[in-house]
Amino acid sequence: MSKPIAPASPTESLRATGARVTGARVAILSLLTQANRALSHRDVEQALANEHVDRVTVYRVLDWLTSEGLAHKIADDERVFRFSAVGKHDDPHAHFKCRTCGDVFCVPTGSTPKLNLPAGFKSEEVELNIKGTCARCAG
Amino acid sequence: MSKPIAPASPTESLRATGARVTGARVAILSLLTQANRALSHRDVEQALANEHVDRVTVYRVLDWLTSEGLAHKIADDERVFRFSAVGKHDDPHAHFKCRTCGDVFCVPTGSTPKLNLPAGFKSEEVELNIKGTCARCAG
DNA sequence: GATGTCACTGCAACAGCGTTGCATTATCAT
DNA sequence: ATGATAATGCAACGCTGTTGCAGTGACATC
Repeated sequence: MSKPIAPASPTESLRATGARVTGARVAILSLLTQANRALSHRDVEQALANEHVDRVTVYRVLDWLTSEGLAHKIADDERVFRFSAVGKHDDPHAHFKCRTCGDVFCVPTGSTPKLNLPAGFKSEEVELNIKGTCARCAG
Repeated sequence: MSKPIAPASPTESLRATGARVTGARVAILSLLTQANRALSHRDVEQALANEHVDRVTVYRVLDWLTSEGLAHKIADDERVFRFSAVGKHDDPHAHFKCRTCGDVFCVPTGSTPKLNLPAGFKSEEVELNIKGTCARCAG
């Protein structure tokens, strides 16, 4: 009964990296997977307040998840990094930042725009950031 | 001999705001206008090292220029803000960040991409960030 | 050109996010 | 069960950006 289509659970994803599966890593990756928005370090720290996870460990796990390709690290315009689990966001997507509540959501994008870069410039990654008002704050 | 087509000089632009035209403001706006890339606070501070301009003044002038519409403030993924003079960049443009040297350039974009936002989300501004290698670092 | 007002500057101290070093702990292979 | 070592916790630090307040300099007025 293999499940090739089902998304990997956090623990399975961690196991697949070959590194150690620790409580902090499971907790943080689970959190990112369940969240419907990109979480800041502070968000994660508060959510894990009951689990005695050190600030520094949160930073290290988030960066490690990013380096393993299990999370995306995006820069906010509040000088904060935000993280979202990958997997459900494999498709090209943009980041929507609500100017009222500050939350960042991932939204799918149809196509990436054409670019006319100056000679010699090589594009490796294109990031689309939208700013506006989210449904909750608008409604 | 009016010059309606010529771009306003930094001093003229400052004068037009109605606020005081100070040495720091002229120096910083001139710097931004001449630069071919977006400058960080540190860039500005170093360039003005001989002029005895305080760190805090640089921050305040940069933010003030932004609020007056004379400069754009963009968030970098190094937890730094970068500023570029507006005027030559009135057209819609994207920001190209070189992963090697870290410099940020403004590049023109043909059209903004179509977006299918979730219900209730209102877009107010779209920002396009490209990451890659700049001409100097590639060559 | 002199004078007064208040916007702007400089200085100092602070705040927040993220990083580094090192001793300790806990995961996993054996 | 045991040992190697990856990962954690703790403490101290660094950097970007902010705030409060006293002093100065730009500009309007005379």
